[in-house]
Amino acid sequence: MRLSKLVGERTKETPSDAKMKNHILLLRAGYMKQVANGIYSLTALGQKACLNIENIIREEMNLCEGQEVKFPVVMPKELWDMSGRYSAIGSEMVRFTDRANRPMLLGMTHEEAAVHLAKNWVNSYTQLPCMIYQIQTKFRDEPRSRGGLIRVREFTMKDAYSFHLSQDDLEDYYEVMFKAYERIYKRIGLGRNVISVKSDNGMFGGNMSHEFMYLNENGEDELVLCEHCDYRANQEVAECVYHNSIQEDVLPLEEVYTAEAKDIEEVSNYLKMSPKKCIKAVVFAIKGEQGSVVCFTRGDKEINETKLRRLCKKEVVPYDASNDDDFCAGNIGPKDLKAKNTKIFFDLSLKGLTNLVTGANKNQYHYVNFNIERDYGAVEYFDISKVKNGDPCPNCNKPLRVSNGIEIGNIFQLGTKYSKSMGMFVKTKDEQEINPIMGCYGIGVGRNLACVIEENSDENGICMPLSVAPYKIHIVPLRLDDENVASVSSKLYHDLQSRKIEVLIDDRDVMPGVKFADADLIGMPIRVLISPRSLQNNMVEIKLRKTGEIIMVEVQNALDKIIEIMSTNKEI
RNA sequence: CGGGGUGUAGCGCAGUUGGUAGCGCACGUGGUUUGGGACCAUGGGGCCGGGAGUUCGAGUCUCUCCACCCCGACCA
Repeated sequence: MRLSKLVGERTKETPSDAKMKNHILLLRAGYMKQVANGIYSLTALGQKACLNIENIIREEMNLCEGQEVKFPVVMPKELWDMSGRYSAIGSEMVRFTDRANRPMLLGMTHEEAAVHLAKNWVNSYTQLPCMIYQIQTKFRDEPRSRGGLIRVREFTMKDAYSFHLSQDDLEDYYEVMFKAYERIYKRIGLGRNVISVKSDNGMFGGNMSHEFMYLNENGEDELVLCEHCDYRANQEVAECVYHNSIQEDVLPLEEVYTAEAKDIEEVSNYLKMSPKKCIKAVVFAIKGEQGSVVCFTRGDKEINETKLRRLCKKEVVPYDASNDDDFCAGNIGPKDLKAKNTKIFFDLSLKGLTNLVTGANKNQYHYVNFNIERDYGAVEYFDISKVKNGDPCPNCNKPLRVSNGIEIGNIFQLGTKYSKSMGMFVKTKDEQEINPIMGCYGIGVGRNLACVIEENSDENGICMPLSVAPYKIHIVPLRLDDENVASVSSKLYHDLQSRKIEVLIDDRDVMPGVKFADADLIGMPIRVLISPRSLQNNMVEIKLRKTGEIIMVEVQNALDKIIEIMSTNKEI
C-alpha cells in the first residue's frame, strides 16, 4: 500500500475528546473515525489489524474443533421469546418492527440463534460434543460507551457455543477453551498482563464462569487478586472473610446526641470512634416493586450490589432515602426502624462485633454500645459487601489487592437454560432424551485491539506486534528524487508484495521528520529506511519499532534479512 | 436516567461592551529545501450544532431542542 493513497489522516494534535491511550492513538494514527456515540468506522489500518486478530482467534477455535458459522444480525422476537429473554432484557437491546409490523431485534448475543441452528440437526449422543462459533457484528445499546474501542455499542465479537452430554464433558471442554484463550492473548501481544478471574453469570444463567482481564488502571472492572496464592475473582463475586474475635465487655446501650453528623465519616469524627466500630446503613429499592431493602454493614465497607441482587433474587437499585419519611436518612439503624415493607440484611462484617455505633432512627441521635444480638435480636449474616484492599484472602488469609481490569473475553458454563427452554433434545446411548448442557465463550475483537495498543505503545505512537500489525513492513525512502533510492525502494516494495508480505511504502514528497513521525505513530513493527546516504555504502537500514534496534544490511540481502527477522524474532 | 462540560474550516483553538469571522496545523499552486514534524509567496475552504426570540443589527444576549465528551447509575 502506498501511504499517499491510504485513507485516514494522521494528526499531531491529541483529539480533545479522547482520554485513554488506545483511543488517542487509534484516532491520531488514523485507524478509525467516530460516526456516532459508541459507533466507529475503521480505516484500512484498523480493519486489517482487526482481521489479523480475528484470524488468530479463528485458528485457535478451529483447533478446538469449532465450526465457524454465521448467525443473523436481525432476529425475530419469537426466537427470543422462547428463552424468555425478549422481555427479560432491557433497553440495551434494540427492538424494531419490519415493514409487515413484525417485531424484530438486533442481535446482542446469539445463544438463541445457536440453539435454533443446532436443535434439529444435533439429536444423538454420537454428535456430541460439538461447538459452533461466529465472528460477527453485535449491537448493544449501552447507556454509556467510553474509552475508544473499550466500550462501544456496535462491535465485532467472536462468540462460540458448545453442546455436551454431561457436566463432566462440558468441564473438560471448558478447560480446552480456557487454554485456547490463553494462547490467543499471548499471540496478539497481551500475554503478561492478562489474568483470568471467577465472575458473575449475570443474564446468561448457569454455573461456573471466568472472565479474562487485561490489567489496566482505566479498566471498568474491579478485580480482587491475591499475590500469595492463585485466588482471583471479579469484585462482583469475591468472597469476604472476617476474623472478628475481639473480646471486650459489653457495655450498656446509650442514645447520644450527634447533631448534624450523617454519614460514617461525620459520625465517626463526631464520636471519635473508628468507622470499623460503626454500622453503615444503605437503602436500596426493588425495581418495579414497592418496598425497599436496607443493608447494614461495617462503616468502612461498601455494599456489593451484585451479591445483594443474587441474595434477594431481585433487581435492586440504590435508593435515595433522604426524601422518604419512612427513613430518617443519616440516622438509620436496625433498632426501631419504622419503615414498612422493608427487608433487612446484615453483612458478615458485623458478625461478632460489640459496642457499635448505629443510627437511632431519630434525627440528630445515634446509639453507642449497640450490640446486635442483645439490642436487636438474633440475625443471620450474609456476605453482601465489597472486598477492600488488604482484606484477607479466602484461601490463604494473606492480604488481597483490588485492581482494575478490562474484560477481554469470557467463558461460561451455561447449563441447560437454553437447550431446555428452546426444546433441544439428544438421545443418549441408553435411549434417554436429555437437554444438552451448553457452554458459551466470547471475545470482543475491537476491545482486544484497544488493549493491544494500551499494552504496546510509547510516547511516539503505537508499537504494533507483528501478529496484529496491518502492514508488517514500512518502507521509508528519503529523497525519492534520487533515482537509486527510487529504484531500490520500488524493487523491495514489489518483492515483498510478491511474497504476500503486507507492506506499506511512504511515497510522499515530505520532510524526513514527517515520515519518521508518521511511521512511529502508526507503528508498523519493521521499518526499512532507504536513503542516498546509506546507499552510498550499498546498505539499507532496518529498524525495529518496539526495541529501536537498528540493523544495517546490504541492499541485495535486505529481502532475506526481513524474512529472517519476521520468522525468528518473536519479540518485535 | 442524574451531575458537569463542549459545540466556530478536515484537526486543534481564539473571537473584547452585540456591528455579517480569525490563528496554527492540514489542503491546492509556484519556488527554495531534504536523516526527526522546514521556509517564502500565493490560493481555496464557514448556514459560527438546529430552531425560535430580543435587537436597526446576534458567533456573542434569552428560551428551546440536538449532538458529543467526562463522572455516576446501568452493563450479556
